[in-house]
Amino acid sequence: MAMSKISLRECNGILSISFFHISYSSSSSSSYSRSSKVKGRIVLNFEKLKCLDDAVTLFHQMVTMKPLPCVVDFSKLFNNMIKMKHYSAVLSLFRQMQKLGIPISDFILSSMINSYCLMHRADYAFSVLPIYLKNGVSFDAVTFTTLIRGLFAENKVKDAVELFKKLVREKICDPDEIMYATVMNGLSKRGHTHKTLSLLRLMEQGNTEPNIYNYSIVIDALCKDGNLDAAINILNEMKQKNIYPNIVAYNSIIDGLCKFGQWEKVTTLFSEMVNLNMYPDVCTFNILTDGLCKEGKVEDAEEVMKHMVEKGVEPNVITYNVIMDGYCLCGQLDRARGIFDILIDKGIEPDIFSYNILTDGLCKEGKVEDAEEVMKHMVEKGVEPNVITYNVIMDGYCLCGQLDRAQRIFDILIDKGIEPDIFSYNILINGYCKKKKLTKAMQLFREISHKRLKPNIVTYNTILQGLFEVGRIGVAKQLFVEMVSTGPVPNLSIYHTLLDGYFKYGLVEEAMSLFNKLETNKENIDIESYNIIINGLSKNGELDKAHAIFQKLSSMGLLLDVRIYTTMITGFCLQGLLDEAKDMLRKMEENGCFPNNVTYNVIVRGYLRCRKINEMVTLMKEMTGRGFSFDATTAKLLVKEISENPSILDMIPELHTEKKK
DNA sequence: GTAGGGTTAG
Repeated sequence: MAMSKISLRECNGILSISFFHISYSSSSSSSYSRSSKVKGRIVLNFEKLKCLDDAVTLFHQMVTMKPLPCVVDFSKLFNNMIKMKHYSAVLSLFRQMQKLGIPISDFILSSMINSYCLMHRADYAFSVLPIYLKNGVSFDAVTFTTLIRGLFAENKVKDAVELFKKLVREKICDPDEIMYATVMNGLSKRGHTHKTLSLLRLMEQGNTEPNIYNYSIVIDALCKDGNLDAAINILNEMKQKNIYPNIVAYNSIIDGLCKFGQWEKVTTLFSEMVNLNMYPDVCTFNILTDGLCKEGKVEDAEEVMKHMVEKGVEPNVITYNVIMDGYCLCGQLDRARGIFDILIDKGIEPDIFSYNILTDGLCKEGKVEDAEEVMKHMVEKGVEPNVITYNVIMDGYCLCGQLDRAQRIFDILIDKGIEPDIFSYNILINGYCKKKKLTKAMQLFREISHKRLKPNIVTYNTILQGLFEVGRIGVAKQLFVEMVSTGPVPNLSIYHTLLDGYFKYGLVEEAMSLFNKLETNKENIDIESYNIIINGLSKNGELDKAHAIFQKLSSMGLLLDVRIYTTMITGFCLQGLLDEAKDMLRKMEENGCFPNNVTYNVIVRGYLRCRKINEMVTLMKEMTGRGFSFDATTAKLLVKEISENPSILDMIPELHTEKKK
């Protein structure tokens, strides 16, 4: 190898690597290639390292070389190992380097911090800081940005922000755009959009001009909140400052517009992008595809996929997953499987999402055993099921009432050493509640706090519903008190559960006293709350009160929906007030609210119970004319009434013809 | 024109 061909400019790094390569490759039988020819000279290509063994072997070769490779080569090696996720190996090699007295650099040290952080050990990452001091390496923005990111990754938001503030306050290091972006991203991803925006404004006032990243983070946060106008305003603000938004900013906004159903604006943004010579990428198309799938337009989504291929943008695993999920959502399991097969045909590796989507689709259709087959298959393919996989299957078994199997899945999850999350508990607790096994449900509920988890609103709501279902009202009340003092802030669904529960057991006064408390703050209450109240009062013989409340709703500016009309109609039917019920049916339609299947079935049952068969037949014709039909409850009641009074049959000619057919 | 920290999709 002609060493002299390497110019002096390329000293140090390349020189030593080339030198190293020559001595190494001649003595190595390794099958992988670590070198490539660039402009006639051989340079080492660290990216060709395939596995941990390769990296470790290389390291040991490097440390025995004379002269030693320069610190840049060690740095490259370590960062390639980090890319391969061998964090602890990096740390161990670093320690060997220290023992051997090989010089280190700021680059090497920040990679050590990064390794600890990526292992979710930010606490250990801080122990690297004294090594800087000992070696006379000064701290820089990278040092702390890496630490801040590590803290966020462990959800230690306060610590991260505190560190950032300390750096600024004590002038330990000047934050740059990247450090700001890291803090902003950490905050925005945890819902602190306002603080994220404040940091952007702080940058604008201070010495650090925000760049495209800082703006993009804010835009994305606003979009995730559905604040699309604000996001578009920021986009325009950027343009005015001659900071040109890139595809990422546009993708964020398009995603927001799709998720919040503003499809016309999607088109506008799309053409705006193309006019700026910014062409939609795979991410843009995936956003569109997902938006369409979530609206149930899976075939349109497939068209988008065709379109992107025509435009030279290759669909990736996310594209296929989105479409699979789309088909699962509308119950077209066969098509979802078809997409999975195409994915395999195309040579794209399915990932954990692909398998979880299929598993979930199967479970939702009650095919839990097939879902278990998928789980076996993924293990064979080297994709380890995660907590979501297990949760989906547990939920599947709960949904079809096979609680023992659900419990078995939970036990396997624990055996595998996978940490159950709050969803796992909620699913299983819900399963036990539905089977009215409240003792076991409560036992699981208590277990949550021992697992470094916290019961959330859903947990409380599930347990409360379960307790009311079996009539353990005292325990339910206790649990609510406990929730108010130590749990999440009760929301409307919790109050709905309480109100519904009280009415169910005739505790009208308690329900009304809670309702009156809620009503003092109108934000606490919605149409569904009134629905529960009207239903509860009607069922407890207080139809007049129910009707009075119903009548004041419109004047309160609430838009009455089909459910609340149906509840009121049910109340009338319960008291045999069929004329009032029928009047209400007409009135709702006049008000632009059309009765549905439930509404008609309720009135039909009302007539049937009062043996007003002629009226019932008239209504039946109306409902069938509108494409509605009897539901199971009505059919059952009809059969019962006929068996008691066969002459009914003669009054319903339609049933005769049905019978003859 | 050597190496470390930041933004979008399931």
